[in-house]
Amino acid sequence: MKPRITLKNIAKEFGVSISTVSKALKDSHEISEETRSKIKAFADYYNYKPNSLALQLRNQRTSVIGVIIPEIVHHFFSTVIEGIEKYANEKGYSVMVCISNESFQKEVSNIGVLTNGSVDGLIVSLSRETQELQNYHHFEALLKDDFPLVLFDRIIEELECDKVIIDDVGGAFKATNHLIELGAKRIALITTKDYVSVGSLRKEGFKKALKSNNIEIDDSLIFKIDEKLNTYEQIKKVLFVTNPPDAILAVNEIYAATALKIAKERGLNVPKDLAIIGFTSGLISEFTSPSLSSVEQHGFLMGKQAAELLIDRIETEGNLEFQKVVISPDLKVRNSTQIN
Amino acid sequence: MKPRITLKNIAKEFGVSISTVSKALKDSHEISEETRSKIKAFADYYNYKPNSLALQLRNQRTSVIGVIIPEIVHHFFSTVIEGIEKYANEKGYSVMVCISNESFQKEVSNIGVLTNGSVDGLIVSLSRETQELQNYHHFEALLKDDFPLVLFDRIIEELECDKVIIDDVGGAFKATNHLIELGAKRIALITTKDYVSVGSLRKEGFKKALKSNNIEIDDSLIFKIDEKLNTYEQIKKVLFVTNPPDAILAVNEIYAATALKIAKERGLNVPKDLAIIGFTSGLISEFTSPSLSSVEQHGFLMGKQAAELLIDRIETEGNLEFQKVVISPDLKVRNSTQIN
DNA sequence: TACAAACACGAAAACGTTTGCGAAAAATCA
DNA sequence: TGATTTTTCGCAAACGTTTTCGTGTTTGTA
Repeated sequence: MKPRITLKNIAKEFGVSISTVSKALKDSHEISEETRSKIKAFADYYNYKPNSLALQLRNQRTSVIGVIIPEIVHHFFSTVIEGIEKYANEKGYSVMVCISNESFQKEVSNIGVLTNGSVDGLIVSLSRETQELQNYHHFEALLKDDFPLVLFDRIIEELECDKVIIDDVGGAFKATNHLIELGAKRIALITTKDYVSVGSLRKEGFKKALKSNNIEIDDSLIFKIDEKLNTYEQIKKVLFVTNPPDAILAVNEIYAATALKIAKERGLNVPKDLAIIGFTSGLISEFTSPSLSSVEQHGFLMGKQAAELLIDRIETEGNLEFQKVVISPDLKVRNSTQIN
Repeated sequence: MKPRITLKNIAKEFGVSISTVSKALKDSHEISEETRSKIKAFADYYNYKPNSLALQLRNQRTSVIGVIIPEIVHHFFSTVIEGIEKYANEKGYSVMVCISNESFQKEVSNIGVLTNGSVDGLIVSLSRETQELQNYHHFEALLKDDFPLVLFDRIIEELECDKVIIDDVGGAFKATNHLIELGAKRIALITTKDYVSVGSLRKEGFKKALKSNNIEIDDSLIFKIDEKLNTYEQIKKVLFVTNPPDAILAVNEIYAATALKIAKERGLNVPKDLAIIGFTSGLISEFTSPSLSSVEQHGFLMGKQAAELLIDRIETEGNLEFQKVVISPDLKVRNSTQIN
């Protein structure tokens, strides 16, 4: 790569000092009109652009925000990134993305890389392993130095920082109520292991809805999928039983779509024999048949909010109170819960 | 945010010079064992990490690679990023992601931001608008300065730089042949406007397969979807005609899934009345019923290859020849083209 | 003519790091 | 003891930029 042109180069060219060039390019009145135009023409011709590293070092700010997510090939997370990127860009920031790949180690090392001065702040959603281990030292160290940090979706409740989450309890509550209104009596829940925060919150909303409708909670209808094992086989057990459920709430799109697939293989009519509703994060729900009803998660908004919180914190000196933004999910009713 | 600890701080603490501290932390033999351990203990305690901006400025390299993609909420592109990120990380690089949002202007400004010294090289897939306008000045300017650049998927054939693409012609050829082997006589192609390079390449493969099977090409069976209009309505015209096709090749997953949906609405039996095959980029194909056969695109591999080419170029001094890596797609036969 | 004001520019510090080289102090040798 | 080597450390430059302050020259005014 050819070396980029610098102020020094230009200065030498005209036999003036570096400061003169710098001022000329900024249209300072200190520099004569003549010198100014000469220098600007030259700089323009050689396409001079100030080296951003030098600027960042001098200004002690990078205008970059770091994002660490568990996966990127994931409709929800990529939508969040889109929201972050859009808002950040409008505010003059760039986005640096790292992927923890659900690994604690990778998350720690990502944080290490990003907080060496290359970003002004961090937006993070926890890796599954971190949630499992409940080891949050790397975040605590950050907060000790008042490093700007926003957690989203998979958060740490106890940590004192900005957070943005979905009202998972409310979403599951709405969805479950919807199933009950349809006449469901035996509703199965397909969820994750308890350490996944969103999973346990949605379970909470599910139970809450049952209680408020005076339906007894049957623990044998709650299935916790182990992501390390085969999803399909585990979900099969939900339906291939003697007394199968008449409705299913699944905590994500894949579980819902898989349940639908298995139901059809079993010859069940959805939604007549079995109503299904999931939490959407992708496009699958629209294209299955019947299309799947779901709780919409507003990932874009979530990203935007996270970026907004972070940039506010970066740009505000003095101490801001920590905020927790809660986004209300909406029910998108499609054919898997619609009888007509 | 609390100011981070620097060499200067440590130096002052012990009344030594900055260079002594720097050398001590690097275990230089120039510094006495005693001073070394004192300084290292102190630095360790205060969690000293060298400011990466300063290092980047001094070393004239950032170990960051920039990526510009048209969208991120897109299974294929996010998969490519995953591939890039993984390989880059192994090589000690971080990834900065910008989204052009299919806009020429945004692409240009993204390049402007990233090439101010914040990245060592760039991996780009063109925005739709750029392809439409065929304005490549921003890339030409980069190459004039030998700036490391890798184009992938949506590339500029004439540009002298590294490229990695899928064998789109071959993929469409395979898929079309597959349909013909199934007995299809009237195969419709649902593709994009011609300026989208992958669309026209896949069209080429489609035609090639027809020719090699002595099937006449019927232009009325080639449908070019305008992304700015309603996709569903446009695809409807493929099937709601007097003499409908008996097979469809769609150049992406959404088109294929939409065609399947419409076919079922029309009461057609897929695959008996109508066979459908698409190009996969997501999970939809697996969950439709019948599941959709498709051409698999190997996005992860593509990303890895792109990162490999770029990093080779960054790290090799002297001139390397430009490479064009072509990835062969595979046919994944599912139920939409399987009669049994 | 003398003095002030306006103008045009340069020097230097600062951001945080690395590193070659010089130099003082300590240790070794004759 | 005097000379030489080794140990231990500091100086300064370099990366590229911005900005404050200083300085020399020119112009204007009394």
